[in-house]
Amino acid sequence: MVTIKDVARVAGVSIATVSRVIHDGHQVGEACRARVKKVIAELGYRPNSNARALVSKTTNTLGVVTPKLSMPFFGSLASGVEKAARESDYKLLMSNSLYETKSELEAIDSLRDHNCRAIILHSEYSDEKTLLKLAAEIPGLVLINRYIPSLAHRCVWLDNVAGACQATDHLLQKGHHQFAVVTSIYQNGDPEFRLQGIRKSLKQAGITLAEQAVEESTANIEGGEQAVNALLAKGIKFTALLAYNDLMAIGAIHALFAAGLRVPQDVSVIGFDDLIVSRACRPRLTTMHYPVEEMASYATKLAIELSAEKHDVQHRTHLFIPNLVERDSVAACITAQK
Amino acid sequence: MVTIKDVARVAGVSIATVSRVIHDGHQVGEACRARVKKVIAELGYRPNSNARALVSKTTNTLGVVTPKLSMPFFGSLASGVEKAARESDYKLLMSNSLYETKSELEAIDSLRDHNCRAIILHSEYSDEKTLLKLAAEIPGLVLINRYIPSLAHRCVWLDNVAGACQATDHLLQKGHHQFAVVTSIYQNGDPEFRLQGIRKSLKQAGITLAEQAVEESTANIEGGEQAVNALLAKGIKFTALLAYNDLMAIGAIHALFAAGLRVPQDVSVIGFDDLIVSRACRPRLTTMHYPVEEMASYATKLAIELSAEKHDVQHRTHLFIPNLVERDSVAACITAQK
DNA sequence: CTGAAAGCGCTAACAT
DNA sequence: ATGTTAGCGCTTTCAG
Repeated sequence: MVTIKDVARVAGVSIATVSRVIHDGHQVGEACRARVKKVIAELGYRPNSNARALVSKTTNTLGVVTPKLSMPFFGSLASGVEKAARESDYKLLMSNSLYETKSELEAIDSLRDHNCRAIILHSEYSDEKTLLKLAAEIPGLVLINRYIPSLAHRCVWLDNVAGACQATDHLLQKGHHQFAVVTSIYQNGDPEFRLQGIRKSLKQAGITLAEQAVEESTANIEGGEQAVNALLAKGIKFTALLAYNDLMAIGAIHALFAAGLRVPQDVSVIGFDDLIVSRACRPRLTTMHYPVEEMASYATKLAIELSAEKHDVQHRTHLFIPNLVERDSVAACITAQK
Repeated sequence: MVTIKDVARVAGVSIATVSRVIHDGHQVGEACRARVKKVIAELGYRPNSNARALVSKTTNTLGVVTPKLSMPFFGSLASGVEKAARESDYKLLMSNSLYETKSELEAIDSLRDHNCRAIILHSEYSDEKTLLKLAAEIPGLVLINRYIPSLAHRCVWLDNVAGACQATDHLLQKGHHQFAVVTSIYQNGDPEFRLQGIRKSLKQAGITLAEQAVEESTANIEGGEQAVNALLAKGIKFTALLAYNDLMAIGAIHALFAAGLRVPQDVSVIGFDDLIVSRACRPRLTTMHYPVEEMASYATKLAIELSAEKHDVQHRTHLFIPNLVERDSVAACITAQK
């Protein structure tokens, strides 16, 4: 391993000078700088980032904590972070939180051990109090996909209510008036917000969503199937189905077809997220596009800024709005009104 | 930030003693160890990993380089690595190589700057020579999804030929004899290997695959659609279609249905990878399961072992075999023979 | 413009 | 069993 000393020795200067030219210091003579640069190139010298971190008490490393990278949603999140990090020349330290408070906290702690400059956290399980404490200790902490009022300026989140409203309105516009919902149980509150949005839009249209017409299950394909089967078993009639996310929507479509119902002819289905799967199913899924990657990049830049503490605390939050992607799972309602 | 000195001071011992109890050193008195442990807990002391890395010249950090985390395949890979890393108490430094030699190399270099103990590399674009050089310099480097003979013991790879044979044999068993293939262009050679496997199995069955019946496109949904449309336009007749991967298979199914052909009644389709999308499409995709996550975990453990250099170089490689997952996109051939 | 020197927090001899 | 000490590679005053 070639160190700064080696460079200094070969170039015939002190390590301080080498350090200066590395940092693009303008207090070095032309000739000297050129020589040092040459030696650096020849020797293939690369500064040891641990040594750097030790003395400067900060790193060019960003931490990311998400529940599980194997899920496409989180993969996209990670990718968005990576993109922004790369642009700012930061490295990424990643941890899965595995959907547990304990590992979520552990992950954060280990990130701190490494002196990460900033942390992008997709927290599902930590409570507000814990998060508040963390935020107080880590200037560069940004929450993605969660809104905590007192941490507003450090939250990058999606307006789930608005998204659900849009989805519902779209169905309403298509003439539907018999709705059903397959929702999920998720710590961060997203399902409730989406349900709120649905109810809100429906109410404006003078429709009340029966409790019976809302079925809860796990947020995956199987959950979607299960929920629809339950709906069907209860004899609920509906021409429009709102799913918590794409995976559940796809499961729903499977179950619907299995029951002899066609999508979208007999029932229209709308998802949420716009993952790649939504283009894989048939009919291709109409869904709300969740700009995760974009949000993640944004969150990353924000985290970097915050960590520099240049800014006064801004009294603004960072709210994204999903948008409707029309594909083939929604059709106009032609069923005779009952 | 609480340092080892703080702990030492409060506990009334020297930093060496603290260091010893941290490292579970057995050369510390019972009472003393208890006291130090107590102080550590009270102060919430956590060793600075940069300082540690600096002096010990190694870290508990693993590097991972994959093309793009937003692709589910690589997300799964990352997840597999994370799982194994977590079990061995390692942290993960990640970089996307973005499908470029340059960024692939940059990613590796930056990982080395951080003194990563080992590196898991999914290399697509670097040539053998580069990889050989890298391997010589980094004891803990493991290649995943690529086989280089002289680096055999550090390659964790999949037998693509065997996988393609299995897929083809399955179709053969189902009575098919009119085959078509949608393949892709990919640097790492996988498409060619799979094509080899297909030809091999077909040959054993006395069938020759016409050049015309092999269509090449990009390895995604659109590519699959495109390829099938090209096949159809050329008037190729087939009852069985082998796709390079799940995404292409799904695109193929879309195109087939669009052309009025039913899957699996009119044509059977088989994919490769077994990503989540294969359970999202209708009919659900019969495909070859690629145990990425398992392979990634294995590769990680191997990398950790190799980095310790405890072992003599083992003259064995690490070859995984994909297995068939039967779902609904393949049916027995009932079309009258032409 | 350049060098000397003091540490950053920690580990690992080497003492005691 | 415990303490003292010398660095790891680098940044950063402070001198010159």
